[in-house]
Amino acid sequence: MQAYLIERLRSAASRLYPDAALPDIQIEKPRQPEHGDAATNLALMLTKVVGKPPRVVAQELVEAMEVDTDHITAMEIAGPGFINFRFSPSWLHRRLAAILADEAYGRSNKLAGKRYMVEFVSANPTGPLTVGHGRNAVLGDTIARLYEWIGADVTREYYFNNAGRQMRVLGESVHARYAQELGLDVALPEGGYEGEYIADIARALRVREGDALASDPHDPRFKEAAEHLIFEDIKQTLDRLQIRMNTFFNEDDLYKDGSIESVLAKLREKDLAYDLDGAVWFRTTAFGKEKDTVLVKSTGEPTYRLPDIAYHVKKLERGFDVCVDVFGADHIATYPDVLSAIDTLGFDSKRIDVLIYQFVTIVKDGVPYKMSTRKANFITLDELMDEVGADVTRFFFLMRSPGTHLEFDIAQAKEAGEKNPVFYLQYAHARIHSILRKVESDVEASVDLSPLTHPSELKLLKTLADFPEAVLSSALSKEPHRLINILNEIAVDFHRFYHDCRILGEEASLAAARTRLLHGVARVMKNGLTILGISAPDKM
RNA sequence: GCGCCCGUAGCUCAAUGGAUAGAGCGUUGGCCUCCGAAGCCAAAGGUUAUGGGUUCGACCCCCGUCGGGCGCACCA
Repeated sequence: MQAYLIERLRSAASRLYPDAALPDIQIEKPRQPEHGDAATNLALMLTKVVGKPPRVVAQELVEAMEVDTDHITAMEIAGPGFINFRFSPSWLHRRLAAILADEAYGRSNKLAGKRYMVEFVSANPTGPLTVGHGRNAVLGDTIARLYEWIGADVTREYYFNNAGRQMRVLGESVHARYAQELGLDVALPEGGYEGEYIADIARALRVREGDALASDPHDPRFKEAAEHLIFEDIKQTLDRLQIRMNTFFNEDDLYKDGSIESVLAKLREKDLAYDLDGAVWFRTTAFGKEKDTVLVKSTGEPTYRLPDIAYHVKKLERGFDVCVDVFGADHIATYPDVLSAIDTLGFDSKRIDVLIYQFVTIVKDGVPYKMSTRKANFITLDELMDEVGADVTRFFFLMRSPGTHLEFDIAQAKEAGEKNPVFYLQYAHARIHSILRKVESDVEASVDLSPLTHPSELKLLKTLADFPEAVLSSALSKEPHRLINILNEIAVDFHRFYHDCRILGEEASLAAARTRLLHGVARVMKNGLTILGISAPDKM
């Protein structure tokens, strides 16, 4: 419909004002129902170009536009010069037929042929995933799903580092617990990991390797066992959240294959890296920063920045058209350096797309719950899912714009009823199936849909028609909450329809058309929830 | 001190530069003899932190101020 209106408007405007440069024509959905089903501000935008008052321009456009009643039944000029359009019921009926004919309604091919990588989670294997990782994981996966729905070939990648200082401390922490299990008086190392899971790992190691390892805190088996078991745990948690990674990328491979050295050499060639005080520095002042930063410490160990650059080069070399990074707000200051480096190394940093999300505050018993990692007092994602389930967990991480701070109220999330918006969506889907079980639901696909004329039916049809556009804009803006917004609107419209319109007891042709409408609503709700990674139950 | 993000109803949050700023929770009052009341309807609640600017039009863009978050290590 948008494309149709834009084409008709452009045609009318170019005939009326052949000399004027036409602006981009925008079609919007008015907030007030009395303003019609679609509106354009074209007349307002043209007023300066053609030198006439906006309402006059609007009048001329309306008179010059050639629309057919199969699409548009009315055009009105309103307010300062908006043109409002009303969709014809027959167009809405054809839309419903299209929904019913397409199981994957909402899919598009906008990004067909494009290879996307979404890199997310990327937590080092030092402990179980916490609710802090949850927003990252769920956002990343949902954005990947959205890109798939608009046609992209998507790879989900988990990037990790199992070689750094933190991993060393992890191994030592396991050693300490292992020795303590044997009754030895060994203290946890400075800054060691206090969580109970460390002792679990130590016990598992004892079972497998026996009791002879206590003498050497740096026996590689401590670290290896920890890494292995923690990764198993992380994968299981992700699995519960309906998240399947395609690839795991080990930072260490960048050293092994020479990427690190090669990037460093190229930066030196461009005079963006230099030696000072035994360290190698990155000339970030060349990109407008106040200070240069260290790439390689005087110990010879690179900081995280160098592998980050090498990793992104690698991703682009691997042939991805666009690489999405999902980062928490703490990374906000560091990625611009990486992008600058990417550009100077001859790649287009526009192919790196960074999504920054704000942190999560957990509210428990009405008060913010303070968490510190490494100490024992964090809430793991698994514990959260034990409390509220995977669907609710995903939904709560998605329901707010990534850019705003998210308050996750466990009490509200646990409430199975009216306080919980995810149940509202699932309930709509379940209720439809409940009705379909009660009525003659096996209606021929060719049934006449024209009996659908009630205002509640038409409103519902209009919202369903918006769904593909909502998927598209949600994907391109990387804002899954927009999809939730439209699913919520569909649910509202459906409940209203349910209240106003019945099927049992209605005349046969009307009942059949309404049954088809229910099938269409169920399909759209299900597709929407599927994109969000949330189940669409037939019964609750 | 510098950089990035955020300030919208009592609370949690929506709103491509458009028309009368919307939902949920909470509060108040209605609706099940009837396809699922996990639902529906209604009321109350706002100077969009604040002061300027840009324009036909600003919650949205620009500048200042105040308040909150996160960064500003030869930590990752």
